[in-house]
Amino acid sequence: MPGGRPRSFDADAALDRALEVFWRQGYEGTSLSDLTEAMGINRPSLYAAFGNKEELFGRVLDRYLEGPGAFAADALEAPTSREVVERLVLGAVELTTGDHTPRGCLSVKSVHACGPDSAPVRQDAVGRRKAGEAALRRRLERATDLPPGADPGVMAGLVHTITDGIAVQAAGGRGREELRQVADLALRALLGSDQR
Amino acid sequence: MPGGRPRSFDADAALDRALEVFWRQGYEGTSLSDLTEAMGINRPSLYAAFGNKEELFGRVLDRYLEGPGAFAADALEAPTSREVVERLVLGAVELTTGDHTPRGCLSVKSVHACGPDSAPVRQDAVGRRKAGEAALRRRLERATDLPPGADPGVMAGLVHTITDGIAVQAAGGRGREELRQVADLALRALLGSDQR
DNA sequence: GGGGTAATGTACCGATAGGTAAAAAATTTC
DNA sequence: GAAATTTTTTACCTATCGGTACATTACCCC
Repeated sequence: MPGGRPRSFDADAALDRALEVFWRQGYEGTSLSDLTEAMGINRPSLYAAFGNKEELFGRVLDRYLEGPGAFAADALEAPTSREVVERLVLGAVELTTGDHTPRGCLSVKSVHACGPDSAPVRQDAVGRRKAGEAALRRRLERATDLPPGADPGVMAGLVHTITDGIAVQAAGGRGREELRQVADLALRALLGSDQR
Repeated sequence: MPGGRPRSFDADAALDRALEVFWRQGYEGTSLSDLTEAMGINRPSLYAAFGNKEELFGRVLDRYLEGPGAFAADALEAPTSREVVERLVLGAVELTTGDHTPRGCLSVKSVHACGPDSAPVRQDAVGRRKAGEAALRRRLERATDLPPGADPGVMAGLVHTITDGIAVQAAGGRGREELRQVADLALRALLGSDQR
């Protein structure tokens, strides 16, 4: 029934190219020409396949969270809350200082796309961040290995504050090894230095 | 000798208006029309007084660091390293969640202006951040009240990671009171809960 | 091998970006 | 008051922004 000319590109591969550009240059710093060039398609193809720039960014953010950023959701399944926090913090270092990916975190960058035209994109990013933090809070509420009297909500807030800070530091040029030392110190301070 | 028509606006007041706009919308998200409207001057006056957008931003960043951001340099003069860290972290909360100023930190936002045209501005911001962190590291190296075996460089990196994270959280909408609780928890973890 | 259909390539749209030329206006010095 | 000087005003520049109209091409079905 459908017929029609088949598309000449792989949509997922094109999304990956778009992800690379948005991750490196941010939403506001990326033009449609940057995108079409990187994706290897022309403008009408982009619009037909992905909607406009804003919708494309939403698709890209999905892909980011399901791909490079998936460690954050996965970490919540660790058996102990200690391990959850460790995986989040150390994972943030690896994510934001990759050799083959841009420095920093796409989600953190998106929060800082604060021009008038970027409001929907920023709101979207903020919403997803809040959902992620709520999930961490619920995970910590369920934990039995927290220090007595610890507030899971505040604890979740601090963990996300630290991972956000790691992203900023990476975007600001701090290298992976240095950032690992910082992360280790943060974990020792947060969780104590004992083995379990 | 000089003569000439006197300028009809106060340059410092105009810089403050420009600061407000850049702080709220970021470098990339702010247009010259946004600036001239907020500053109450027209375009050629802006260029004559401040150079181009990039130079204006440099002047604004100076003013930010000497004004709202001055607490960070001042904190280094506290008598104990414990107090230095406290003033940095708590000061970051106040700075980024002010009722009459935009949410977040202009310096952290500038690191995330990562489009091709923003490279000089980003580099400038990164340079100033590194200088600030080097100053903190030197202050901690000189301290006598650090735990034995603590690495001042890594410690300085962690403190800046936390203040950066606070800025991201504020930009992402977390309120002042919540962020104070997060900061308090961070300080207890970093410095212990004892009184001195 | 023709229809129907959907993607492609080209060429364009109005709006806005950052930046400036040139004349008019306001001041000082003489 | 006239010359010199500096700012303001108005009008404009080119380049690029995000987005689209339209004709062409390549496929499926019959």
